[in-house]
Amino acid sequence: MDRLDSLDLAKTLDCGQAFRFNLASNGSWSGVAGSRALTISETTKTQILSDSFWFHYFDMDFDYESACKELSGLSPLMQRVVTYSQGIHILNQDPFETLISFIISQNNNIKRIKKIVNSLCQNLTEDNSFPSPSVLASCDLQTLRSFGLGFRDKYVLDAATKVASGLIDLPSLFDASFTEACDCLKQIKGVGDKVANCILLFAYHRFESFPMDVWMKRVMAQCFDNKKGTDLFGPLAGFAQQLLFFYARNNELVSPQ
DNA sequence: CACCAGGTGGAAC
DNA sequence: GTTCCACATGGT
Repeated sequence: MDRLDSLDLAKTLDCGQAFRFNLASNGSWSGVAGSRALTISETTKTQILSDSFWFHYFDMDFDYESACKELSGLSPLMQRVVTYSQGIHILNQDPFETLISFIISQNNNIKRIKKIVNSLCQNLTEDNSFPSPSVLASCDLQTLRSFGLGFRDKYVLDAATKVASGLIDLPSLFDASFTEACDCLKQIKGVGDKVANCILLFAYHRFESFPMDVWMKRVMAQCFDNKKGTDLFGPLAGFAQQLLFFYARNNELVSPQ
């Protein structure tokens, strides 16, 4: 079975885990990951994914077919969710970019998150890549505020300063336990439980993560009797979360409040 | 005009 | 320990 079949670009790049990809009129997706620009479509993805960087970025190593099979067997609802969301892969994004992006995500909507992240990249780098920790750390609050960050300006500055100074060592978190990594990230102002879980899921591939935003709180309350994600879905919790998030946002699975 | 958005920090119980 | 609220900004 060809694992390329398990990847749906549109769902994966537009399900709210990455903020730098946009759909072109010809159906291809263009964006930047770290400092690498990419244009990819369903017809060119085979060739693109032969490159080891993009192969890893799109998480082609993971057995999504088995994961989907397992989750869809749990309940009729999960079967519908898997069918609807099938093709989503959890990306392996750059940790610093993911950290800053999800700090920006708090009390915000996806459209505006994308706008702000792109504003940072366009204004702070020459090649539209994601700003380095030191570049961001050297910005003053007024400059950051001008990019549309709002009250999150001080959080972004705190994150960039702690990473640039070495106080927070992002690569070392690949080897840390989940709770260790979580606690480390939460030293940063603006990083709470939800944002830490997003970073660990979308940059560190930690499937123990189960980010609880407003949508997931509705889903868990209305469909799963407020049980815990890890109890329901075990080692596939993070993946299940993303399938549910995508389904909930695009259907009338749950009602507000 | 209100209300919401992939929440969090900080103060007040 | 928990509960409450301000926080910038743009979209609906």
